[in-house]
Amino acid sequence: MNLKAPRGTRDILPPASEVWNKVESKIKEIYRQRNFWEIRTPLFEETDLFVRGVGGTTDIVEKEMYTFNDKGGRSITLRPEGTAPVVRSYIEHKLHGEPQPFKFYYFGPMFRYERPQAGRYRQHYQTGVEVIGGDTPLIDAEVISLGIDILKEFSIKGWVLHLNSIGCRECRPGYIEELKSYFKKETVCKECSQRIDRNPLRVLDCKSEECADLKERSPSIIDYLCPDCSLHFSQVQELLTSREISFTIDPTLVRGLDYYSRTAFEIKTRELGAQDTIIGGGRYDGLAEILGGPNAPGMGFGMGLDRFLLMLEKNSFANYKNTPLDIFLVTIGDENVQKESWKILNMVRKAGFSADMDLLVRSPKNQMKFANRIGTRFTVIIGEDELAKGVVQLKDMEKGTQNEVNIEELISNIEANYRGG
RNA sequence: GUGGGUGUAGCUCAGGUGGUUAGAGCGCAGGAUUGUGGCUCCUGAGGCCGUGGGUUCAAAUCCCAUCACUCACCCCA
Repeated sequence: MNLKAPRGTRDILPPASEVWNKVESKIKEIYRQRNFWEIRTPLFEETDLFVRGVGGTTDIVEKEMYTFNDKGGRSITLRPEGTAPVVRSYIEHKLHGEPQPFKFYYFGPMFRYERPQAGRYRQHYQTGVEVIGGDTPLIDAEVISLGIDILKEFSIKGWVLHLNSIGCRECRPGYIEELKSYFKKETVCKECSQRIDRNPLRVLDCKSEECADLKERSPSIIDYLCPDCSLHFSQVQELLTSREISFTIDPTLVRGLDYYSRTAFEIKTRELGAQDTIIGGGRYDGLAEILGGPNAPGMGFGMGLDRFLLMLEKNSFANYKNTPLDIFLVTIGDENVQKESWKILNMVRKAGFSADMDLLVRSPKNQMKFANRIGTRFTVIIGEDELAKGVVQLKDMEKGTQNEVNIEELISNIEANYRGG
């Protein structure tokens, strides 16, 4: 076979897909309990949405987008992230006319053309939230604590919350000027020397040793925040502290997307190798206007489900076993037996049990073997002799015991067996 | 986009310095037990040895290229 899933994509097969389902529904419960509502946006958008919304000098836009022309000549891009589409939708449907703020959540795949590695895929799955239509510190704290609640809900340990404020339109330009002139006086690595003009905040993100020392002594954004941003930032911290959420202030945390303002945060873990950010997000007060909408400040996060699932494995939460089948019907006989068994199958399914029967007309021995292999609690053995008497054999696969029961009493017998343990 | 490691059966892996029909364990299918699972024994199916080219009388094995997987950088979820 030479057909394979494309590079950086993968299939999620049965026992694992069951874990995904459980994880997703548990997260949904947490969202709903906090009055967040689901939004589903298209998997692809007009390319311009991301160029304007995410920022033309970001890595995502410069080299990671799946962009193509459709048959009508439109430039289309598979969504690389979730925030810009949600804000686009908010503007398009004039949701600022609804009671504010609007609290969204979403689940779904994102697409980025990158070299795959541990915890990084070209199609990866994210869940996230966006609170649009408010800029209070309460909203920031609500969003950040929600992310932490999810980790706690799944008993995940070993994470650290990194927190920063990158200012606003008023105070950031001044800081960026300071930063530029500081770095221009020093020797930086060759990548950073290009970054200084194009996207100076990114120099703070540099991990090379040449720049490490410079970063230590570089001017900190926190010292340049305007009074409003400074107050906002300290209020967010107070709210988090009041919920006993610990964090580290990280002035080098700038995040890759242009639309962020004020609060930026990431939740990292030590257990995932190099790709250690499991939740990342922040505030984006100017984004709606950049996209041609009203002034609608927002705050949100994205969480990498692939990485989250990897963490669950490390924390041995994910139990990769198939849930056992309640009932498997073993048929012994001709078409008539199969037809009657088919009816009994429907009966036990309607009673609420998970049930299946032999579909290959195998020997009784091999049917039993199959039932045992897939994990079955009870088998119901149906042969011509039994049908003639209106009974079936009910076998408990754990205890190995077997009883003859009337077909009419089969359901109540199984129920009694479950109750009796 | 850059660098390292790895590609043999469904899975995990053997196959010294090239040498006939490429092996094992597990799994899968069937049987021993003509209507009963787990243990045991027997049998069977399943491989373009990632792909393409080269060296050679001869390549899973040596060389080159390419693709994929993997780890890391960049960056992010």
